[in-house]
Amino acid sequence: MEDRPLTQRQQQALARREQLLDVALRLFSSQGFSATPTKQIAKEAGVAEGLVFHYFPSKVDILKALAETRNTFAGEVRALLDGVEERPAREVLRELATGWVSLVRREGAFLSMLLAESQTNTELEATFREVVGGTVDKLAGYLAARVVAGELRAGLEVQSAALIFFSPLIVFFITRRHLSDTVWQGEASAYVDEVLKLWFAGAQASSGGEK
Amino acid sequence: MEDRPLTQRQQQALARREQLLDVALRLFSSQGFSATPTKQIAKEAGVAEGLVFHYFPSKVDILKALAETRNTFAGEVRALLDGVEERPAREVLRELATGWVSLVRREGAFLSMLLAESQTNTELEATFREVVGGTVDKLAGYLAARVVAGELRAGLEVQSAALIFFSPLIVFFITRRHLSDTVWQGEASAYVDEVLKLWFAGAQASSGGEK
DNA sequence: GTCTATAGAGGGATAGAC
DNA sequence: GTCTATCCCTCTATAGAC
Repeated sequence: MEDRPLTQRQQQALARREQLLDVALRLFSSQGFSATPTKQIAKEAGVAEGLVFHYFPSKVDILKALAETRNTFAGEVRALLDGVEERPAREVLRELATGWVSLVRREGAFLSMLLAESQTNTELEATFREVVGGTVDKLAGYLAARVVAGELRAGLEVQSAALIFFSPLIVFFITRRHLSDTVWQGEASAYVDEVLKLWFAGAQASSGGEK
Repeated sequence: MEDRPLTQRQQQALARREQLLDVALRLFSSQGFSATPTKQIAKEAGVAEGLVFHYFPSKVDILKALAETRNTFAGEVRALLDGVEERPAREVLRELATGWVSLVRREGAFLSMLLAESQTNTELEATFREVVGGTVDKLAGYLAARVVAGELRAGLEVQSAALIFFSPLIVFFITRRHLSDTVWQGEASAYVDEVLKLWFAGAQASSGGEK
């Protein structure tokens, strides 16, 4: 991985790739994955269809790239959880929950599309699963650190605990996506409080909640 | 709403309506909603296509009717929770979880289709929300009874607790739907154990988990 | 001169129209 | 059932950056 300055052509290629991702993100989000032909992506980007396949092996790979890089779902969670092992879970999980709630508010269309398409497309189902799984793994790692720190109770199954923490947020997103911004904010805030309260009741140390 | 006996024609109409719902349920589940033309529904029911639209204003309304009446998701949960207020939550919630897990295994195709379709169809989104909401309400009612009985801790927010109990099951269904029956059984069983354990740690009485 | 970003024609499969 | 249109993708050719 050398880091020498990029040539003009390499910069152009990188920019083109990003541009295609931009266009695809917009089109996929608004009209769905399978309803968006690669030809349209090319046309709106002002290039030939063949070029799309120069940058991406197949159409699903465009979506995979989006899910991995643009989809801030995984990315932002990772960012939020990097280097916070020392901070208390009470704080971090609240930030995570509110951050995630506002994130899906912004990028809901993409997530919704991925959710819908993953019901009928096997490959996308795997992608969706990986996005969720990766996020949960990351959270589980953080929880393990907090167990060691003594904030969360020893013996906590961090993998399950992480999934149980995230699931209500996902379901909230699915069932409240239609709400107006104002109502969404209010409901989300109250809901996040409840989730945190109940989750910590079961997970925190010195609660005696075991068995 | 009078209750006078139905005329023969009214009975016939009711039976026809039910028959169309039967056929539609089977076809929607096996090949998807949008992939099923109304013509096929009519054909397999042995009637003309126009008759379908005599009983249902639009194709979507067929699905709405199915989600409200045939959908065993809401129905079976209701059946499981009726008249069990006296039984301990430890037992009932386990039955509920395992029952639900095997239910979505059987009827996953229909639920999955409804989930996917509700992402793009506003009307179905509302339907889906009502199904989930109604189920959660029912569970919340049972939890409230167990709080009164002293099994669950006083002050438990039953509505949130119900949603937090169900969400991991829904997410499990979404992310594990692809598994083979054998693997599904194993994973589901272990997962249900974990969900119950963590949920009860936060919800049961005498755990001191409050604050 | 070599490499590569790009254009564009066309093939094989398939979904939808008729 | 047939036919058409479309879709994903492959392949070749070229112009211009290196």
